Amino acid sequence: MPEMPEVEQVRKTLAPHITGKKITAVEVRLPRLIKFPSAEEFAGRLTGRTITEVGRRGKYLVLHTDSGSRLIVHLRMTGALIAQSSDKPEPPYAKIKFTLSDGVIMWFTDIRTFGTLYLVTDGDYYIEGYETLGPEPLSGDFTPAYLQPLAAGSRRAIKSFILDQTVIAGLGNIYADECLALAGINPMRAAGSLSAEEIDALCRAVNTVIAQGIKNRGTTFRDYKDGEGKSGENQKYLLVYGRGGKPCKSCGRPLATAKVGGRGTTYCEFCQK
DNA sequence: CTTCGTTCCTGGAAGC
DNA sequence: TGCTTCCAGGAACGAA
Repeated sequence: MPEMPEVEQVRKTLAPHITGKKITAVEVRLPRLIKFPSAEEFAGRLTGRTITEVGRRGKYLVLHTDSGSRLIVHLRMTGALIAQSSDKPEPPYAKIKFTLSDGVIMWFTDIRTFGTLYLVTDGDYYIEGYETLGPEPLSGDFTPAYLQPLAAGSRRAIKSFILDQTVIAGLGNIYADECLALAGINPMRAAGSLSAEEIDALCRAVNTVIAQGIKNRGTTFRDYKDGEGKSGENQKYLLVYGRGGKPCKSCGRPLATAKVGGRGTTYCEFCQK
């Protein structure tokens, strides 16, 4: 599942293949993926535009064009953007084809078709989830001083709290479990029950876990691939995610599984208090 | 206001 | 073996 480190890896691997290239054709095969404007307008407005910059915010990719418009893409669970030569066979589950000026094709592929794409020009559309994103991990805005007062009043489970994109931009189910494991905090604890020391440890854990995910080029558990169709390596270093029943890497006792906020959760009952 | 459950979708695994 | 059922999960949405 693409979370912040995976989306960052897609950004890095996509950018050299598409930056400075002109979009010469757009073929939308599943119009409902385009949330704004209509699929026809989306294709029409993008055709002839040059991609000037490939950015990211939270789990959103932001492709800037020379007209000032921005193509904003959320991969959700199984979406992927892959740049490859036009003489290569098209990838499976191809839903949108962006033909670029130099014989490169950028494919949007998606198995479960939850992905969303927007073309925003001069703020003509308000993407709720994008506009309300909280601070980025590893940024100067993400600090214990920011997190503490937000958590203070909250009775939500700390895992649900850190999964909330308006609190922190970019954490998903895998990294949320990893952060809480590293910080030694039980995922079911109420956010407001964390001490200042625990908030501090959690902030550090989020930064450590995300930095490690980026360094390892993302976590490939099922479907995630980067902008060149390659897998990541971070799955080899996970502390808890996907390891239910296996020994805790800290105390050796079997890891527990539970549902927290409707999400599958793995943690150590003994090391995470 | 906050918090929680449901929904979208497909493929793969588990169960009978 | 082959069918059915369940589960994976990001985030919008509606309900409590």
